Amino acid sequence: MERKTTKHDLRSAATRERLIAVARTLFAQRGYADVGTEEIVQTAGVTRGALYHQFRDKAELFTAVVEAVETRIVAEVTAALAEPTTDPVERLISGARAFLAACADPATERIVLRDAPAVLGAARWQELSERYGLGLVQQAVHTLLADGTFAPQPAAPLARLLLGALNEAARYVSAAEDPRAATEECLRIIGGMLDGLRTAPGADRR
Amino acid sequence: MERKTTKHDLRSAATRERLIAVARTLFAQRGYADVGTEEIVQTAGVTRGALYHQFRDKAELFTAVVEAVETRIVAEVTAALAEPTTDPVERLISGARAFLAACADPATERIVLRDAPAVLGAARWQELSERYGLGLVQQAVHTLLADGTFAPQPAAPLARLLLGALNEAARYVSAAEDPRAATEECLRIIGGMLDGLRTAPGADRR
DNA sequence: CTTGTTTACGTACAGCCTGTATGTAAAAGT
DNA sequence: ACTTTTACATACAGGCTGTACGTAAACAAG
Repeated sequence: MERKTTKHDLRSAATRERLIAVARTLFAQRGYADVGTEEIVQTAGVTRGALYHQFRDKAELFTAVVEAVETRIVAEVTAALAEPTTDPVERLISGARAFLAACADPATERIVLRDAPAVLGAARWQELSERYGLGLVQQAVHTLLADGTFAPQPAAPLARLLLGALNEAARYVSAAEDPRAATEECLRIIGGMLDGLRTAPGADRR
Repeated sequence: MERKTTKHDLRSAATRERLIAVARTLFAQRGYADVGTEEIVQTAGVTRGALYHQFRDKAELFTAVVEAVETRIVAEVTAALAEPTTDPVERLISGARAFLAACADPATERIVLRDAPAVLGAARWQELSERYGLGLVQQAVHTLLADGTFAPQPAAPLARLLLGALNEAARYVSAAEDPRAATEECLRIIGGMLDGLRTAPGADRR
């Protein structure tokens, strides 16, 4: 049975969003461990009671923050993937470019790439990764394997290794003095890596 | 002027090593955040006073643990690199195989790949990485660029992206139900990626 | 060998931070 | 109008880290 949105729900959602937004900026600046719940709720204009009513514990608030950031990233990447390109590999690369652009925000790097694995634990992190970034890569890899662009090989590890390279590229770019140039460097390298995975026309395969 | 090793030094080094060893197993089992200093010192048979005499804080003990694990990994990889191979790329791959074997120990994965980035922070982690794993990859990449096996391209990001893929491979292998098969899958993929980075004889380059 | 000093470690304490239990006012149901 | 539920505030307890201080053994000096 459908429940109509009541004033409680609106108020609740509002504070929830504010907590997530505040936590996002604070966690991005100083990391999960160095930001206490008291500072979060004070900045958000509520008390710890509100936080522990909305979220089971600090880690669950962090999880919500990670999901928000990941959602934003996936949105930007899918937007970049929307514009049609000729080469399917070129498509993947423009997706990678959008990913690196989204990670230019150091918040992304710190929250998603540094703290998330440690805070969420391997299982939850793996699960989240599959629902967002890894999911996109898996999809792309799957199409490239299906249309014969890539030589037949297991899709799961391929997607993970590509994502690993992409994540490291994000770290590299976010710390680079010239992010634009660093982005292009990384994309060229990734392009080369992808070339090696294509169905070899004349190249030697072991 | 040289100072001779005294009984103090021996005793000090002994407790230091025991603390590192105990912390290594405990951090590997339950992670940095979930292991208190009290449990560490009790298992090691000392008190917290000894810990805080040997290390400035808990993070510095953790740093020592990470260095120990990294040292071990580098030793195994360099051992694998010692046996001569024909193809220089083949050499890199056998190094990667040794790396994945060393990371089969879940302790490695949890300490070095999950907790270390969050606990040490980006700067110290980057620095440690360069002194150990990343250093090896950089060296390998440098030789492959120098002897013309790889097409000319910036070495620093290339090494980092390769290490990123290798680290992700380590996670994949350490979580796989059949680590041996997973290792070979990953090595095949990495081999393909490396092929794409070679000086293209007939392959198309953008 | 005795004495002063340093080293390595044990003990006790204080602060912080998380999570929980309880209270309260407004909104929702009846 | 009355009860119940929701959303949040307040107060409290436990744990954990880091530090200040105490102590006994080892080294150095005479």
